[in-house]
Amino acid sequence: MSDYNPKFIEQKWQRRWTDQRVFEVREEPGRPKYYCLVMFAYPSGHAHVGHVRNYMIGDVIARMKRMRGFNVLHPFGWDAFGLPAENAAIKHKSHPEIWTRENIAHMKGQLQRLGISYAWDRELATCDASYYKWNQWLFLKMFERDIAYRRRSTVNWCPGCSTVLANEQVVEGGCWRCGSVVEPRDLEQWFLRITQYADALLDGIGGLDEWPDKVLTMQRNWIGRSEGARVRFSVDVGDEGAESIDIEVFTTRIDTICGATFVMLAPEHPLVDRFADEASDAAAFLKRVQQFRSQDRTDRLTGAVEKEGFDTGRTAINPFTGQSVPVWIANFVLAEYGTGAVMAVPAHDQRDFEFARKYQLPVEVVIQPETGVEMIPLDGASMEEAYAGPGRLVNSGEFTGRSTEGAAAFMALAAESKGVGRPEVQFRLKDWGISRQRYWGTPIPIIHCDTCGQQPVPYEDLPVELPAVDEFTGRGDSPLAQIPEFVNTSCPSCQGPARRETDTMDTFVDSSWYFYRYCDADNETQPFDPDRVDYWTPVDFYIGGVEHAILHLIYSRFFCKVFKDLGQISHDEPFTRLLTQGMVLRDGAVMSKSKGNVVDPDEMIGRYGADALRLYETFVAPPEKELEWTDAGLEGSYRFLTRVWRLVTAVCPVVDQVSRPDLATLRLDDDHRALRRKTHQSIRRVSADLDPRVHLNTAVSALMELVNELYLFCDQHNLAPRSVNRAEEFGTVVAVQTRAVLAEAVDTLVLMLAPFTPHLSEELWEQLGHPGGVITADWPECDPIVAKDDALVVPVQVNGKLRARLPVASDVSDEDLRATALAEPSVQLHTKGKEIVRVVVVKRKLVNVVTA
RNA sequence: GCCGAGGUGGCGAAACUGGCAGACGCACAGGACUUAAAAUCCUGUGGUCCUAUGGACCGUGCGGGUUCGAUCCCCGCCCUCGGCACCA
Repeated sequence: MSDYNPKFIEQKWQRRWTDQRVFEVREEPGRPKYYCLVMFAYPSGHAHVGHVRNYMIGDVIARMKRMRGFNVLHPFGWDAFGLPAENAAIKHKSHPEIWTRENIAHMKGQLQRLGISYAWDRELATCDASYYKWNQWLFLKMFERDIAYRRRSTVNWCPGCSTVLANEQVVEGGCWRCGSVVEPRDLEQWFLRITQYADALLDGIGGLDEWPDKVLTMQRNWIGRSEGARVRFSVDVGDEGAESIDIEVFTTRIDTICGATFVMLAPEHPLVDRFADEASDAAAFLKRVQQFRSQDRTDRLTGAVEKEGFDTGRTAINPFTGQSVPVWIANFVLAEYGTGAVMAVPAHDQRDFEFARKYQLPVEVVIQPETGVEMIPLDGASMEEAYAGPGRLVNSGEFTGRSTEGAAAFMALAAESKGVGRPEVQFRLKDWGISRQRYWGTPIPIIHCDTCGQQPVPYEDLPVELPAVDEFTGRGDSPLAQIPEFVNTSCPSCQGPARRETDTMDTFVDSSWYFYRYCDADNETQPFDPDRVDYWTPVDFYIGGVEHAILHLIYSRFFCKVFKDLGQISHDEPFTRLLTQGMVLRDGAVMSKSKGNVVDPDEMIGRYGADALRLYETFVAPPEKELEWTDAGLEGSYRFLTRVWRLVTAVCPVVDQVSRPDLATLRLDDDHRALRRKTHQSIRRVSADLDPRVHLNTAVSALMELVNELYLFCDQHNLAPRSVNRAEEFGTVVAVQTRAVLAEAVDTLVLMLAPFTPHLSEELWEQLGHPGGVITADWPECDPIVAKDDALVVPVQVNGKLRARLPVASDVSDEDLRATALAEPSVQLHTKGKEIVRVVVVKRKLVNVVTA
């Protein structure tokens, strides 16, 4: 018996799997498919044990499904574009591609040493022109359908680096690299019209019943659907006959409109400049507006600045009351939400209330609560906070007396028939700005021509490849804009001189459809063959970090709907089931290079082997929970594997190498039957824990119990491994029954361990004399008759407190159970002198004796 | 503030449909083996108490409730984590 040597067996089997290409798959119509997907990786350099937890969970599921007869697609690839590569290039005076390819090579090696069963033949990297070509193709399709469009918008500009920063790169208002204060700057930007799908994305959430609630809630909030009304307030223009001006407001509480005592505009509202021009002291007016506009953007968005405003001196007509109300400018009104203007109802909105009190504006109560402890009517002069709850309308003209229930919808329609407004739905979701003034991304395939305007690059000219660049300085505009050979081109329409678009796409574009590309990764004529994608998709199981709950998972759902509209796919949602795995912590903190608490998988593989690492990360906590890393825990998992190794290798000479005795024909003793029962109960438990529950940790527990049971069994039968030296001595004379049940148990153990510890299982499976790898073996079947307990232990309670445990036959009748329980001495002791009013008997499960 | 998830031994956790709380592992303690140690194997391990090979009581964040019976369901509160947050 040799020692467990993970290094040797892991290399042996990894080589064999690769040579035999066992994880490569093709469509097999008629065979059930299973698409198991883990979020692809950003090639940042080195994967740590936190990153790879995700991959291990996916691998357990993929391997288990494979053994259960599914045609399993389990691919991997690289989210290879993005800023860190460009920054590394600037720092090392190198090229982003060099850094990226090196990192991919290193990380791929790390994953391969973990023995993950990827179909590497489908590997893709988004920085491959063969991939991003299809980003461009899709962009053009979207451009044709007006889903992709260009408009001016405000971006973060770093004056120190003379470049645009992504929102994530602005740290507390400053540039993450040089610390300069970031300025807003207006630029022409490309957008994808995701808002066109806002309702579809929201409605689709209802069908995602195998996604975590947490993620669905986050998506709902992110989309932020809000039903209300758009209402027009006409501004007093003074002179009769002067052109009228309207302020449109969006409100969800049009039922309170009769209490609207003023109107507020965002400082960026288009009317503000005009009002300033027309003001008596235009300069002072404008100065105050500028003050608001220059307030820190994020502070304004998060409400960190104090609510302030000033009177424009203008008035507008409340279309429901006909009253003239002042128009104010307020710093907390957001230009980018709704219409950039709101009606203020101080009595029924807390923000408006505070604002009104601060500037002594009138507070007009139009809703009176109908329930509540104190039924004192609200009074605008004395109330101390706004009342936003339900009630009955007062001082609301023809609407007075209505309940707030349904009033908003009714009054929105009333506004429409009056011609002063209409019902409207607003979304928090914004169109997706995809322009990046960066090099290391997909070039946007558009040509700007002075005579023809924006022209799409013809499909046959795709891909627009990234041009070679000698040195990355990080200075100046978009790197592509500095390359005349790239920029200068001819117009595809008029052949005149024209300029290429120099923005590249947000990398979230790359990751929004990579899972379709896996299905047909080397297609050169289209993004993918719809038939091949139709076979594999939707993704059955998707595993990744919860940090992608919003962006990536909404963008992918959006792309899915676009692809469907393009006729490329047939399903509505890309991911049937989603699991968000917990992070791996060390010393209570998320692993990160900067904290210096990362654990390198290679180091752990070197010490304990990949199988121990895989087992540890799947056993120690449920997949969706955080995992606190401990070296001792990993060592425990390693110990378990050595225990399995000793057990199986010691039992090998005992169990028949060539054929297994037929259990059906053998008469078994009680202890043989007990081991079989444990074996089959373990099959039932592990199978259910893995699928559909994905409770990997309890599945491992069940396997540990089976091993413990096997050790006890071997001890009772004077067998290895406990009585090591006696193994050889008695090995050949072991009773056939013992050999048979042992063989079954050990085979089962090795099979069910295979998803977790594939190398160890392969090696032991081979040593047990089985031809063909464990990968191609079938998952064991539970025989319910064998698994059935033939004796039960039924707990007996008196008044809900456990007083006895009764060993009874498994087919015991309720009457017998009741009688046996009542006869039990401890039950009699606790019921002595009391009247028994009831005896609850739960069939085969429990007896509860209730006394008066 | 709103929404979501959670709170169980010294620690990670388990308990699937309201039915024996703490499976499995870590740590710790005792024992076997050994010249010794490591490794391995075995045993024990929620708390308090007692007349102690047995037994009593308490125990799943806190307080109530429903129920024969509650970690699980209901009401109120506390705490932790995550998300959203001046969205009109």
